[in-house]
Amino acid sequence: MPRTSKQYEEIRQITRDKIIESALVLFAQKGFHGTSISDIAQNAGISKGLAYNYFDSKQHLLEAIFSDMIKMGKEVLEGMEDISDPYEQLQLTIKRSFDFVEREILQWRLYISMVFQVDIFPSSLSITKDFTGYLFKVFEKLFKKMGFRNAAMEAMFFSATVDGMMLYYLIDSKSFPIKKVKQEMLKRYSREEIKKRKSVTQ
Amino acid sequence: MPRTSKQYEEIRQITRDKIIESALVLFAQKGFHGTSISDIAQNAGISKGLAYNYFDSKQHLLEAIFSDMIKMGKEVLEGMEDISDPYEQLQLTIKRSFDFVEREILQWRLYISMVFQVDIFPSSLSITKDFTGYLFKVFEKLFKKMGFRNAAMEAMFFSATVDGMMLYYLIDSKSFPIKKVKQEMLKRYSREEIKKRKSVTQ
Amino acid sequence: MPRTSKQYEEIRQITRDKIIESALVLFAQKGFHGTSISDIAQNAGISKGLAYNYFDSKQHLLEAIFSDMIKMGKEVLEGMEDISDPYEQLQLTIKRSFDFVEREILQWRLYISMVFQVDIFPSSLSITKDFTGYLFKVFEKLFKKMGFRNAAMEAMFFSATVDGMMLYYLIDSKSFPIKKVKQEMLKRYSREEIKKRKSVTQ
Amino acid sequence: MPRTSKQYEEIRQITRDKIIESALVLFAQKGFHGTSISDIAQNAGISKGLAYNYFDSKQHLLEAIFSDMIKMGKEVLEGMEDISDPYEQLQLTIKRSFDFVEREILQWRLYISMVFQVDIFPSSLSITKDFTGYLFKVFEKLFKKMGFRNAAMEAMFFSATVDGMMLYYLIDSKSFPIKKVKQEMLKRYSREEIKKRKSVTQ
DNA sequence: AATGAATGAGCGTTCATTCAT
DNA sequence: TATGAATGAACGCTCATTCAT
Repeated sequence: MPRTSKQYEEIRQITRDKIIESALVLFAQKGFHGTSISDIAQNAGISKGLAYNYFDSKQHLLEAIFSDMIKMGKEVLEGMEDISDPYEQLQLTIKRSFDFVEREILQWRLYISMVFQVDIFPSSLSITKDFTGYLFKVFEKLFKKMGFRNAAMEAMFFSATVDGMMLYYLIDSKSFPIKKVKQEMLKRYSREEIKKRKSVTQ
Repeated sequence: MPRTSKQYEEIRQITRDKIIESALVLFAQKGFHGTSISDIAQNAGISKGLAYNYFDSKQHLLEAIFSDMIKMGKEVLEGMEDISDPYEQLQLTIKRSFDFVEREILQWRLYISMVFQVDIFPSSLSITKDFTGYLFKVFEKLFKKMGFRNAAMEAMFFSATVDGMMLYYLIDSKSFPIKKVKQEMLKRYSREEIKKRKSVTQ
Repeated sequence: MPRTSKQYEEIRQITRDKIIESALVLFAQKGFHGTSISDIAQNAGISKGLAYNYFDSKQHLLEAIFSDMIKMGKEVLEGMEDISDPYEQLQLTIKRSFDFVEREILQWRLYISMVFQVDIFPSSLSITKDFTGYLFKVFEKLFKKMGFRNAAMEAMFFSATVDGMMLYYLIDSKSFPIKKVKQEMLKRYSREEIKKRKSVTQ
Repeated sequence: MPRTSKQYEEIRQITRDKIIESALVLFAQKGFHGTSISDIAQNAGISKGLAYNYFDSKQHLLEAIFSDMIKMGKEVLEGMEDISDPYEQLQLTIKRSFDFVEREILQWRLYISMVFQVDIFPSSLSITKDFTGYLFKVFEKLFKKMGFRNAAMEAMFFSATVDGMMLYYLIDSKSFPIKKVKQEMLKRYSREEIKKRKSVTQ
């Protein structure tokens, strides 16, 4: 007698997760081309063939991972616009961003490597442009609310600084003082500091 | 009449340069694994076999390119320490860095992709750590001279902002306003602005 | 209430037929190697595993189809030898053969392709030789009865012409005028025509 | 010092021929899907990879063979239309056709199997239709010249008989009496016999 | 210095078959 | 009886590398 479809679904979910997890780790560690389906299957404890029962191709597997990452990235900043106070919103953005990159360093590593390997996933670049473009808009609005005249430029400096720090963290997560940097970031972009800076530079 | 050894030397240099140039462009465009030796040879207008007359392996070719890039990066900031005025030194650093990334965008792209693809060039990461560590030291000394109490953190923010901007430029060189950003960067890190900021934040 | 064994038997027969029918259509359309067990199961509306409950292997399934075809082929010419008049017998043979190939074009297509793909069914060739050898004997006897001196050769020409026509029909069933050809065949191998021809050529 | 391009060309021609020959034999013996590139390479005494230096894919290799066959087929009947006497022309056609199939039995086997395996070479069927359609036209004209009222049907019977015989030869080349059949064919389609038959049937 | 034919290991992918349920 | 997850062998194909000339 066959299993119930619920049982089958559970099995599929578990195996799928194992594959995704293995692929994520290995892609991040050894690169997309440097990782074979055999590697992934072995790491996931399944046969090579089974991977194809779950993903049509290595490429599709990568894209599934990418989709998951984009979804996660969006969730991180979700609900942020409901906060009316821009200072508070900014603080939360910093906190969540740093926490996220610290928690999901592998995904980030993979993400960046994908953006810079046009050959393996051509649309990753344009998706990234769209996403950063969207973020700029959000930040711009935020800095406008704070009364910055050149809010767009301000938004760009803020983003660049955060992303620059993250880059350093990704390059050398062991020795980069991410917690201290996060604190400093929160301080520099606190209500008081921003106001002080604004008072002298505009 | 046989060629003189000097003529041979010249031919070798020209061919070597053609190979390096082709490899650089193709690696940056299609990735290391996505580029075959055939591609490179064809692009350079030579035979596959000849490439091995100049580089022991595809890996060695990559490493040669990497070395060249590091050397170029160092040259950019060379002679900077001779300038005694830290404000002036900082301005020059900004100018040269932005000019460099704008001029050599392919190299930068390739560089970043190499750092995040551990499989193709394991030591790229540690070399990068060394190089950024060295830069931090230089900048720290510089901000110390300016009288910053937490010069290390200041150096890190400066670097992160610059590198964040460069990241954006690499991701979307067409629409990123690199010249405006460079100007703004020069302004924000000008003697006057730094002093103003220091007066209110320390 | 458990099903009776007769009911089980019926279910088995129905499922078996569905599998055979699906396999036949797909093998004929996409070839033996081009058709997977998954395809067949899906087309038959059953699971992959169940197919193995009915046929030990893909090969056995093919052989079952082949056996069915041979059986059908024999049925077509069955009871023919009871007809004492060779002219009448020949006319009936022509009718039945043309009707059969027209009705079961898929089977014929598959049959021919199997004969010429030694790899997928080694014995198909020898079975075919046996069958055509048997037919030659029948036809030879028939033409002998008609008084042909070289009845064997006559039989061979008759068979070859029929099979040649069928070949054309299989190659292009849409535009081949099978009905007209059948009528012409019946005419050329009618009592009158045969006698006329015999009178001038022997 | 590299070889001259003439030397290279010779090497390529020899190797290409070895591959084609091996592929032809194996495809005909074991079918397209039943023959692996490894098989072909081994049979040709080369490495697997080298085959791809000569043919883009297994499919392309098949198509190259197919093209060669079509070309040969056309050559066989070339120059036939220059002969003004239709009886003579028909005799020559029979001779050349039988000689050709006897000489190139492997090609014929493969050809037929390709026509009936739509999955491996879709256009083989339509190419065949075109070719047989062309032949019909030639034969129709020929029989018209002989004064047949229904020349089209006559052409079809002639073709069908020849192709039927060839089918038998392909199925069982060892025991099929091809030489005798050829002689009988020449006799039945000789000037005298044709005239005799025509006198009684029209 | 230069060529390109040749090798062979390795990868992505397919699919007949098995088996726990 | 019936399901579909799981296996593993085999195949088509690529490509870094070698080498005779």
